[in-house]
Amino acid sequence: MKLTIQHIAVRAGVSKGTVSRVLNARTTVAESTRIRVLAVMDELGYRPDPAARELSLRTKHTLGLSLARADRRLAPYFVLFRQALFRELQELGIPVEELDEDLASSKRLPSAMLVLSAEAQDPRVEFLLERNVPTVLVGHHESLSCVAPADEDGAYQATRHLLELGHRQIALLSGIKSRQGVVDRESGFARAMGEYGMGSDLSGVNRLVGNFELLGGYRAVRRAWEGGVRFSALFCESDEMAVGAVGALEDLGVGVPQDVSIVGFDGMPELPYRLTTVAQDIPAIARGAVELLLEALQEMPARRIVNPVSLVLGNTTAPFNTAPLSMASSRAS
Amino acid sequence: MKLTIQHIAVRAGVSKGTVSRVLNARTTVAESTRIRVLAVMDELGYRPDPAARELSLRTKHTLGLSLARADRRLAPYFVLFRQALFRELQELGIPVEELDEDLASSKRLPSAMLVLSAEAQDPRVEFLLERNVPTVLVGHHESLSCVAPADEDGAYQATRHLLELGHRQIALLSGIKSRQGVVDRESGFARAMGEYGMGSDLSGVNRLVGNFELLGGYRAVRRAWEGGVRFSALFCESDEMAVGAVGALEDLGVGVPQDVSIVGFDGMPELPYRLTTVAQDIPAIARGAVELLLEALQEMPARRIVNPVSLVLGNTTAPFNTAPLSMASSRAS
DNA sequence: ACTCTCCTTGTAACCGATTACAAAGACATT
DNA sequence: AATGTCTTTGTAATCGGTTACAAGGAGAGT
Repeated sequence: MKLTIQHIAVRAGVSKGTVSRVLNARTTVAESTRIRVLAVMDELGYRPDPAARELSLRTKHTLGLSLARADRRLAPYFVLFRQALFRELQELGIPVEELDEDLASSKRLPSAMLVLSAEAQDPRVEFLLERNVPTVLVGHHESLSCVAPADEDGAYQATRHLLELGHRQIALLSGIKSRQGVVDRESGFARAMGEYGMGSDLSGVNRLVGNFELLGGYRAVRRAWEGGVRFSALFCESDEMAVGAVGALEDLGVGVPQDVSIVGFDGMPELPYRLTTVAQDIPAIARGAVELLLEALQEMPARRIVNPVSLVLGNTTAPFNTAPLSMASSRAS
Repeated sequence: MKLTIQHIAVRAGVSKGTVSRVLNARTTVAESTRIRVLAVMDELGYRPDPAARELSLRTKHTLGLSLARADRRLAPYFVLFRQALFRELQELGIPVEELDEDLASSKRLPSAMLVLSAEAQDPRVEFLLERNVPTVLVGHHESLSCVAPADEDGAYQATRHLLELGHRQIALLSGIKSRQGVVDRESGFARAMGEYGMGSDLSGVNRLVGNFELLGGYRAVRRAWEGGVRFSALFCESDEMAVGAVGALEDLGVGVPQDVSIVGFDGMPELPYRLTTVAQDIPAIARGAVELLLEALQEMPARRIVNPVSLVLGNTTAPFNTAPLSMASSRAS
């Protein structure tokens, strides 16, 4: 038997109507009864039936999700995130609607929005702010609620790990993109380098540029190495690029991790080998996003959740190897 | 004002109950009134309210969607497909639930399933068949309803296009995978080759093997070319691999399309350049899948929909160039 | 003490479907 | 013609909420 508003009403000694009013907070309810009703709901673990509510309100209360167009290609991460998010929302009975990047084209806006991977000055965010739609970002923003992984800390840990292994020639494989998270990853990198006296301005660091994708990582590394750029360790701003980097070095006959150590960022599952990487807890980020959304719907003040990350040691990092054989000549495979 | 069962009832001169019975086909309704009611519904464009139905039936009628785990990485195509599917279902008011690959782990199975990219003997399909869940595949199956693009025909057209341009040394970049669609693409390729007297057993054809991804295409092509394999045209079994192939040739200093022509398969949007490819109409496939699902729910016999594809000419194919300069030496970039 | 507000709460209609139950008809049987 | 059976259809209750309306009760003002 399903738990209904009626049960709550009886248990709290009030009528259905009052319980509903507590639920919707649109009308005033005496503070004392409000508390009592809430206590009963909490005690019994009550969750309103979305179908009934929808029917009665004749307006669907959906959550909108908008990914940036570019994200189609940053696929693995976003696919995982969406999966985790959908699972979470389903459990709570909140229907989701996925919108085009062009939000203006959807006739009716959902009652709340979750925007993924917004870059600085994202037009979608401006649009939503103007229309006063409660919005939460996975990313960074001045005034809106955000969830983000601990980018700076993760990069710091990863870099420190490389430094502790004795590496000094550490290159950076970055992904351009003007996202705040990326900036943070670089500053974490720089902080660790600074602590080891490598100069935190990154002036002595080789910077390779990919595009966060497999092939981008591959080509950047291959091109650099063929161009004579050398390093004993590489910090990659995404796992995808790290996998590409490993492939490139493999094709060039450079051993990983004997000759070059590699760390990635993201913690993607199911890679063909165990990559040393900074793992994000994607389900936790999704949960955080939902939590913030529910808060935003109740007009609670915006806040930021920073999700901890953890360094996962795999087989792609090893202590610095003085004068490795294969570093002398870079023979193409 | 929303169109309800009541309007239909009045207009058809019957009661609400009867209209509902027509809708649910669980009870008998006189054939004549059935037809009349259906006509009115059709005329007014009536769609039952999912919320009301759900509330009344106190059982959610969801559609389950299951992608294969591997598909996370075949991202662009599947992301597009899911997007199209969700859009279609939303319009019809059918809620979707995305399931793990491990279907057995979900407590309650949805009332119908759509399975993507099933390979031969997919355990998920066996599982669903055993439990008698109406199921539709995007792919191929003996006894279940399926939607699939015209793989054979598309590959035939693409290959024929290359042959008509004068190419004779045509290589095949395939993606392993034991899916029927892939087999069909190869047989379309073989048929065209046969028609031009190239032997439809593909014995004289260089076969490169990727994994449907960007990097897989890149490495396969690069490795083959560096190993001395030559061709003036390349038929790729996916756009992703085609893009990788173009990148590899570019890095090798081989001109596309001056030296080598390339065609892809899928019709992905938003590539950095106009790839000649076999375009699938992904939204149409999604629509087809939904159509079949609705049929399956009404226990109509299974059937197969083959979705037409079209050859889209881009900038990556050109007439065969006798004795091209850059084919003499393959200088690495 | 008596109104007059204002705040809180109960009552009951309603959202758009489904379905048990019963009534009405059609048709066959005796 | 009366009775019985079967099919088709209308009626009304129900699903789990929301909310307009009205009633009850507590203070405030005179």
